[in-house]
Formats: sequence, structure tokens, C-alpha cells
Amino acid sequence: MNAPMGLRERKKQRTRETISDTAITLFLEHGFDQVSVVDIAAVAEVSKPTLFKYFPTKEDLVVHRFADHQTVSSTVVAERPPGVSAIDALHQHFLDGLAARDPITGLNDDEDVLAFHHLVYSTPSLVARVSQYLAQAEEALAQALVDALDSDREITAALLAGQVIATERILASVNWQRIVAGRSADEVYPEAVADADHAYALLRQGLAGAAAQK
Amino acid sequence: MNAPMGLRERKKQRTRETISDTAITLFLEHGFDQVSVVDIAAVAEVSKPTLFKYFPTKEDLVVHRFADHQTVSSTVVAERPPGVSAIDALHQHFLDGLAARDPITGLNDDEDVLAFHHLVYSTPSLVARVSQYLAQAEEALAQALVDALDSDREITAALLAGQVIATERILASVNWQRIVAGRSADEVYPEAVADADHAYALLRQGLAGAAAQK
DNA sequence: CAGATTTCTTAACCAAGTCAATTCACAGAC
DNA sequence: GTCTGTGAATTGACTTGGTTAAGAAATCTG
Repeated sequence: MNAPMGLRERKKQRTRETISDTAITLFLEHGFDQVSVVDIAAVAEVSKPTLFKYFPTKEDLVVHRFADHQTVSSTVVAERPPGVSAIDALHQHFLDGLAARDPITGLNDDEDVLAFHHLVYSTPSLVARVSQYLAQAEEALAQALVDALDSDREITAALLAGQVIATERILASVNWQRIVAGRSADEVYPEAVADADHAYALLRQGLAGAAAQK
Repeated sequence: MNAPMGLRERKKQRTRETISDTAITLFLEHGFDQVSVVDIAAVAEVSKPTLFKYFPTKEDLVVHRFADHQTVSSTVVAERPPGVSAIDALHQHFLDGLAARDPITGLNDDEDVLAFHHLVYSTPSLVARVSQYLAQAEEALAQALVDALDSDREITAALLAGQVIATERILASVNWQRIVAGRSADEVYPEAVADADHAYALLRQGLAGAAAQK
């Protein structure tokens, strides 16, 4: 059951994938800054303006893969089962991501995923673009939380959204560091779950229940 | 008591200020994207390479003013008086900022500050650069918190740092929105203090003490 | 003032991204 | 199957941010 699209649509889809795959392959081989967009266009057999019609910037050739994640957290909150709190839904969703070795959690030791991660996080302009996506995710989550939280203060939703996005970013970063250190995802998994539980406890109970202070 | 610098140093200082002031003036007049660096260089009476020797990117002509803030939070934690917890020190420092109408808190209705703020936050590439500074501030704060927190988990410091930076960013944004809506800093001040207290309570006690959930 | 050094300018260059005009290829009607 | 209109691709030129090399100018040391 294919989607009902003509030859034109299918060709556009294929061209888009060809361009992106070509770009990522070249970037992984020689580094983001060492490959120019004309190089990519040449290998992908399109012209430069065509390339920029499919991807607005050079960075988007890589990070368009993060585009979907913009709305994941807000969707998790908006479509959580009745009786489940927003924070529980987000917590559970992150645990599910860990169990499924979702690359977004940092807990994935697949060679290609590692290489892609390294490409992104070793290139400042790509990091910058990713954090733009995170900012959008935060905004969407804040919106979803306004409805989900029974607070008299609207600012609570924005604050919690900021904290959740920061938390998941840091959890992923810690997992990723362990994987880069050479350990397997299966080996790290229990620690990753413990960290996630700890982090979400911090959101629920705050510092009061998590760390004595000097 | 002037710093002991020769004519060369003084001239460099003056040139740097001239370039930045010229740039910001032109940006405020015509918009960031409508002014090219050669325009700026021409008005400031320097060559383009000289401009880029003083400021690595066009964005830095504006946001170099944020450079100092990179280390403020970490310094507050590292140099807090004995007997004061890290979170209390950060909380108090933010309250001091509000009382002093520090632009970084968003609670400042000075015409020039407003215009500058608007320039930055209405220009995507400037926003991106600012968030890079925030990321550095977060990293520095995480480092300072490793020593300040009496936690068995090192990840707690990173998580808290992320949450603090996100919190202060959002508090500033909310204050800024109220000022933009036409209200005076003095009028908004009590709400700003209440929000800050609320936000830091969220960090201390978490959602448990802040908001019932549907 | 003379010599060493740092800084500035000039001019050319590269890469990202845009634009206008033309050509190409698919879609639908006959 | 051919014609025709439309959306997409190409070409080539252009703008702008940012860099580099060589030489000229200004500052510092003595």
C-alpha cells in the first residue's frame, strides 16, 4: 500500500535522500568543514541551487534527522493515558527509549550511529543547529504542559519544560560518553536507567530529596 | 589609577570600542541582516580584516557583551560565603540582579537596553550565539557544583547546572516579555521576585512542592 | 634618530547562499 | 501518441561572511 504519489513526488523524495546520504557519507569521510556544498552537489549530480531547495542550509543536510524529535516530548504529554501525570509519562517515555536503544538517549553502540553522533557533536555549527531544535522542543513541551499541569502559575510549565529538556540532553550526553569510552550499550543500560530515575526524582522532589549540600 | 598600558594598548582598546559601537548603532538603525560588515568597517574607518581581528564573527560584534556572564554563575557558587548552600547563593544572586535591574534578568526598562535586547532576540543568528554562551555558562557551573554538592552522583551537578541555567533564562524571558508589554521595571519587580522564589522552590523541592498534576 | 616589531591596509580569494532566465520533464486532455 | 501547461532543474552570475599574503605604516626600544 504505497502512498498515492506520482512519479514526480517519488523522484523528489529520492533526490532528497540521495543528496542527504551523499552529504553525510562525504562528511563522515572527510569532515564537515572539509567538504563544500558544491562537492556534495557534484557527487549527488544536482546543481547547487537545487541542493539548497531541498535543504535550507549546509547544516540541515545532517541534522534534518533530528527534525521529528521537536514534537516528541510535547506529544508524549498531550497523548498520555488518563490518570498518568505529565512527568511520569515523560519519565516512562525516556525509559522506553533506553530499552529500545533509541539513539536520542545516547545509549546506542551501533558503529554508524556512533560515527554520526561524533560528526554532529564534534562540529560546532552542527551542535548549534541541534540546540535550535531543542529550543523548539522546549517551547512545544511548555505549551503541552500548560494544559497538563494543575498550577496557578503559568510560568511553572515553562520552567518544567526547560528542566525536562535540559535533563534529557544531559542524560543522553552522559550515556554517550560511556559508550564512547568503549563500553557496550547492554553493559551501560542499568546505569543509564538508574541515572534516568535519579534525574526524574530530582525533577519531582528537587534537591530536597536528592543531595545534601555542603 | 590607570592600568599601565602604552599608546598601542590604548589605541587597540579604542578601536575595538569604535568598531563595536559603530556596528551596534548601524544594526539598531537598519537591522542586523541589512548591514554588511564592509559597511561597518567603512563607517568605523578600518579594513575588513582588521574588523575580523577584533571580532571573530559578525555576531560577536553584538554579543561580546555577554562574554563576561559565562562565568558569573560558577563564580557565585565557588566564592559563596561559608555556610551558604550553592542553590541559596544562586537564588540570592538572581534576586540581587533583579533589585539592581541587571539587564541579564530581563528586568530593565531603559530604552537602550530594550532596543539592544530586541535586536538580539529578533535575530536568529544572534540568539544562536547567545545560547552558545549559555552552554558554556552551564558547563562552568556544572564544574563548580561538583565541588559544592555533597552528592555521591556526579551527574547531579550536571543536571542541576542545566536546570539552573534554564531556569534563569526563562525567568529573564518572562520579565522581558512583561517589560515589552509596556510595563515599568518598578511595577513588575514584585512579580519578578515572586517568580524567582517560585522557580528556586521548584529546584529545591521539585514538582512535589510546587504543582499538583492532573 | 635607527632598527625591530606589531598592526593595518590592500587585494585577492574561498565558500555559503540567493536570484533570474532558460531549459527540461512530467501530467493531463485530446 | 501528441500537445500543452506547469513545476522543477540547470546555468551563471552575484552578494556576503570570513581568510590569507605581502607590503606599508605606526609604535616601541635603545
